[in-house]
Amino acid sequence: MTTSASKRRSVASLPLIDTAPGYKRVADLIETEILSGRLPVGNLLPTEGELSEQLGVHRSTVREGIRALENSGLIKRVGGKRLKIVVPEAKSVARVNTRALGMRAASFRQLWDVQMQLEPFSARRAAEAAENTSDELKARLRDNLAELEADLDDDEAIINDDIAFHRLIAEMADNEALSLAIAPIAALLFSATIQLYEAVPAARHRLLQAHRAIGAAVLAGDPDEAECWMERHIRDFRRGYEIGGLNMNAPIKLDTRSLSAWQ
Amino acid sequence: MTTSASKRRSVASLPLIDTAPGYKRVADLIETEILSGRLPVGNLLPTEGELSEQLGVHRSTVREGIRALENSGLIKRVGGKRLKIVVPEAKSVARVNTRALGMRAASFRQLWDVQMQLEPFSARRAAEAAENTSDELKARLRDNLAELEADLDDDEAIINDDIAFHRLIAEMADNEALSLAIAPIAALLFSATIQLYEAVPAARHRLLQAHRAIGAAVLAGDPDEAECWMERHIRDFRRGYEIGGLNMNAPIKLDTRSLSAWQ
DNA sequence: GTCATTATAATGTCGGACAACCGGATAACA
DNA sequence: TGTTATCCGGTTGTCCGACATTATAATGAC
Repeated sequence: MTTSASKRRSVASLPLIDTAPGYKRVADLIETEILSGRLPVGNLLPTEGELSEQLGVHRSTVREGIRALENSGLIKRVGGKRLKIVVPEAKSVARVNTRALGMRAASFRQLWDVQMQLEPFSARRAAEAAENTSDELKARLRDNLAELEADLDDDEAIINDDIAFHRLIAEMADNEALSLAIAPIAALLFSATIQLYEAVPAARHRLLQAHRAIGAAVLAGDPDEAECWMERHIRDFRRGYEIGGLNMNAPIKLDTRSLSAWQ
Repeated sequence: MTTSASKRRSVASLPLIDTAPGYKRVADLIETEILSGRLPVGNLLPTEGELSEQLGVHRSTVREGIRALENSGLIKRVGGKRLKIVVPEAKSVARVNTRALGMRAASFRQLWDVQMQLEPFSARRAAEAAENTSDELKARLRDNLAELEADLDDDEAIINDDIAFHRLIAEMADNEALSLAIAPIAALLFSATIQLYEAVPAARHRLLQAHRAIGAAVLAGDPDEAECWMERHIRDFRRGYEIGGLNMNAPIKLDTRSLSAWQ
């Protein structure tokens, strides 16, 4: 009764009462608390019971609010139970982006256009940052190249390696914004090219060769070489698509597998 | 009882029973149905009651699953009640991206780097596509320029106009992937520059001038001019930031207002 | 045919209940 | 003493059922 009264009271100043449903306000509130730092990253989110009590709403409502936040990446399950406040990873956001792009039925040309703007730059920056790149990251790059070679007969594996490779380069470029922009495009583009490797088997070896060259240039800290090879690589990718007789302007259909790339 | 039995049965082949909570499986299932087209875009989502009955779970569980999907942009409220299946708008995704980027504390330099790769290209494509641009979009661009002029004394309004301008250009470029990549970066960058206009008042007029030039070039269908002006504009933006004495490498703090840009 | 009114259906919220499960404390054992 | 087994409280996941609110559809009045 009290809540209902305070909810609908209309004052002289008419302060734009929030008509949003409770679960949404719960979500917004939690989000605000996190962004403002009052709920610091690394901490556990209060339990549903606590939130329910503090906010004066039923636990179900709290739960719905939490669910609404959950796939925004701000919150992560730790140990199967309690929720922890975390900084969103590019991965957790990439899924949403990929889905959005996929459903908007972007064409190969559109995606490729953007990729062409970002990937060579990404490679350049990665090479520039090579000195400060962690050994662990470098090792992952080498591993990726080795895996690609091993997977050269498995079309699906090739694509996963391909996506991972470009994501790694972006990661080495040490630019979150870049990673975020690149990830969904790469996922969509490459997952749409399973047919490519059937149509143009030689593409596999060109892919390996290009990745090796890019990887070498990046690890050697040679920005010009890295950028140049990446640009060639992206152009080559498009040429393969054309040679394969695939329509550049047809919308790329979203493969569910490209979503599962980031679980 | 039946559900519990089928849930926990362990067969000889041990087929990796899904241990995910019910609401998550509900969310995934609905998502899959939508992406596969079995729940076509434009339709209404089945009611909670129907879903609850069909899936054999309680309505609360269904609701939690829906909430988890809601802010992925696949689902939208129509008329305050029923949920409609829609193609995600860039706007609905941009919010998630902005938040993620903001919390990752990307620096001005990082964001600017990416912006520099995308905005000039965006302007070029917008100019190239000018012939086919809808009159409504062109009108919005003109309106935006007029508003900017009118708002020249209101810092906060300037920023909103600025963000809207760049979003409009991206929209005219007719490339969803581009819009998606640009939106969060622009939102973060510009919202972080309220101080800029106080420190460098002249920046306001340079902004207006640049936007006018870009807008004119785009509307006139002159790609080179549009790209050139945009590049100058972005460079100028950075110079202003430096002149204002702001630290390019400091992380940009996420202003809650930059989220409210797309409610 | 348009508008007002009523019914119907759907959502939003609530109270309460209970099973499953993780983590820590405690007890038993080597 | 160190390790393992057991127990227990706290938390989440799910369910039941209920009801107020409100949008949509149906009905009737004009």
